[in-house]
Amino acid sequence: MSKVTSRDKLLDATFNEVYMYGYAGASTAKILKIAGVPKGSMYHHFSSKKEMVVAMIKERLIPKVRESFYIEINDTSRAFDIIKYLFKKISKNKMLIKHGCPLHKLMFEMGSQDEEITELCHNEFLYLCESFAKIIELGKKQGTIKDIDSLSLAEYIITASWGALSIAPKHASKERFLKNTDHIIEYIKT
Amino acid sequence: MSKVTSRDKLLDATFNEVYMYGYAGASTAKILKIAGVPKGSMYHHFSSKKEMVVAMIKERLIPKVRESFYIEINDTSRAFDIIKYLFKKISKNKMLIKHGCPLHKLMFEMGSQDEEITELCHNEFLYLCESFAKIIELGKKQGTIKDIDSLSLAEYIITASWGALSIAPKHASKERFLKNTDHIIEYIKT
DNA sequence: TCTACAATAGACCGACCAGTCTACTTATGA
DNA sequence: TCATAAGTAGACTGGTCGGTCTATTGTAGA
Repeated sequence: MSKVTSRDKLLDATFNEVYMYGYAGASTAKILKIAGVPKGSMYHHFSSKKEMVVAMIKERLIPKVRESFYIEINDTSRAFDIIKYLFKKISKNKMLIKHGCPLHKLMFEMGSQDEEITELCHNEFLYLCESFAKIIELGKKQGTIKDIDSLSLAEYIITASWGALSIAPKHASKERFLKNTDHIIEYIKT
Repeated sequence: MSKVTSRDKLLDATFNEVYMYGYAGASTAKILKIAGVPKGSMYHHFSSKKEMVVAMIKERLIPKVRESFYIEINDTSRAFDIIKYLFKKISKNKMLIKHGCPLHKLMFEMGSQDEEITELCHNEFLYLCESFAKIIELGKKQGTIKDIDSLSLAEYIITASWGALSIAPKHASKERFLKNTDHIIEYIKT
């Protein structure tokens, strides 16, 4: 029954604008127009554009990224299959294929500029690495994944995947992405 | 004896500004100030900000990227060592380590926005892949590199390297980059 | 019902944006 | 030497930027 508040509409619009046009390219006026919310409301809920983006990262971007890049595991899971399935799942997400990982894109843009946003993104990147390392750890026990340092391998898999997702939208495709990630799969298996 | 023209100064300043702040974040006023050139000169040489950036890509960005990612080969070259040397060379370039590959950064930002700039960047990416594929081809003949489709492997190596270079400047380091690329090296060798 | 605060609404602000315009200075070649 | 063009110089324009301000409306608790 929870109704969609102005705050929600603002965060959704902010996510889309920042994802498509970057932090610098996202205009508050356009976000306001798309959200259908007046300026007064925005500055009632957030003190500045940056604060709104920070809230957007925490409440939209990070949950979306976890939804795409993270899978719950249990004792009966087969680690190697989880990773293959993850790439398959990502390849089916047209936005990811066309425009890349929103976390990667924002961290890359803001790295040279804003410390707070950079830290927020980088921390999530580390969390992603750690959760990936757990899957690898499991795979090592199961004997399906090479015996290499899990965290190092996790970081490699994520950054390599990010790279594979940063092909220009016009030339990006599910097939091209999977062709790239096949190399990762091939590398990690025993 | 060739003296530094206003055009040269503008292209240099444009490269730095776009590299650091992105296309949207780069302001002509700041570029003008850094280059020490008045506005009239800029619009005498270029018809718009975009035209200036296009010229910058052709005359600065692409040459710089080739300087970093490309190595001339001859019959006596050892392909595997070339690739290892290339990563070593990249790792010593502090700007690349801290702020990533300028080609990758610009293509990633502009992909969702400007077709002309995206095409320009993507074509250079393809050229980079092809020249890398030649090294791999050589390595395959020499028996030091795995027998996999050269172009596919080249694209993988470049995108994976790009990913490894997109860590936030504050946390990026030579060592971290080399740790990531070691996985690539390990994968491609026979 | 009254009070207080949360939220909406949008006019308005100075700063900055890319781009235009006219005037001036320098170099070139006839 | 003089005409023409190349290049320099910066004031100025309309529009957009993020952010402020005041006024109004909705709502929850006493």
